Amino acid sequence: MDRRQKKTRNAILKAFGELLEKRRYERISVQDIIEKADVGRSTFYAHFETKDALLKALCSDIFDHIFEGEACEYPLKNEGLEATLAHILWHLKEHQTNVMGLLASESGELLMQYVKEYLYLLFQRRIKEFQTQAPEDFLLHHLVGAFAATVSWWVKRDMKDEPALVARYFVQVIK
Amino acid sequence: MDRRQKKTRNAILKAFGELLEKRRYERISVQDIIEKADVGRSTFYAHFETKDALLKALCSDIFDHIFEGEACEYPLKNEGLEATLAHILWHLKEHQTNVMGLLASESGELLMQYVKEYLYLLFQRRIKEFQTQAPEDFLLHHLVGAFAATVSWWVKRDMKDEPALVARYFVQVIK
DNA sequence: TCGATATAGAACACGTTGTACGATTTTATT
DNA sequence: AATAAAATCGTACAACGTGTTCTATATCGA
Repeated sequence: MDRRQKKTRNAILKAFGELLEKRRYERISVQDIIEKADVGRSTFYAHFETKDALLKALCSDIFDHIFEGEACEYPLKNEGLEATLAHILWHLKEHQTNVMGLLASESGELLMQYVKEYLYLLFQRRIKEFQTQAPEDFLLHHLVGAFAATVSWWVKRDMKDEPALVARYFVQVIK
Repeated sequence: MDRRQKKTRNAILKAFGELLEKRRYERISVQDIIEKADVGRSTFYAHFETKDALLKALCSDIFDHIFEGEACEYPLKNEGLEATLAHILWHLKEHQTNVMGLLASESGELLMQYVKEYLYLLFQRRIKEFQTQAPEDFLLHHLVGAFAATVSWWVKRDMKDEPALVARYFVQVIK
């Protein structure tokens, strides 16, 4: 890929991320983005069809990386749930600069929707570990909603609790 | 209150509700609303300062009524959690025409945020009933997130399950 | 009936989105 | 170094959305 393309793309994503930490998504204009990224208007639209597409790209950039280990690699497949969740929290904390500001901001709920999509995949692969009389379908939604709430709670506390401890809280409550 | 005011206010809320079932909030313009409500532009702004204020008013109109019984009245105060939650689900189903379309639509997540605000109040008053080693604060967020997920799941299934059964599923999983 | 008030409707200023296009700069290749 | 291809710039533009202001008209409550 052309050097210029990478540079432009990164400049846009970086500017957008920084703006998202301060304002919520709906209140950020393309004008704001291109000014901060120092990029021409037509250049922006050459890279991203719409503002929504840009948001999607940003989320993929961040969360694909964070969740790929848990969702794909074999070595972790046999790990316990608590350890897996702790891992995810640890990854989130590792990218604190990118993630915490975003999830704690007014745009947080919007980004959390993307996080949930990954959580569905994650819990779906482990759903068999739970025994309950409720339908599997119900359980899956329950777990995703509850863990998303856990992440929100943790982020609101500036991620100051240890990932392992937070994961333990979660497992304790659902058992 | 003036007859005209009531009529206009109701026409706007009704039109807005119907539009929300078909499009998501961001894609509904004031123009769309006043055309459907058959109301002048300046009249709209005489009633609602902004589109966001209209959304808030709609949510209050619907959810205040649904949650008031659980949140305020004394007789229910001593009821069990499962029964209380079943009551809420039953109320939601009673207003199916208003609620289900909205929560199932693309705007669902937005409205669910308002629902969560009520859920925080509700669970806060009952938080003592739970025993766990996790912090109370954590537990509260967990319960709200999980029950919101329960409602979403139920709405997606067209509320076809009995409220009492859904409430039991929830209580079973969190115990 | 009559004064007060709600509404209709149009015009307006302003910001945002997404497109179009020619001029300019940078890149990869020879 | 020369060249063709491609990315970028920047401006202009049309279409749309928001919220305000104003006047004339219709409706209300007393």
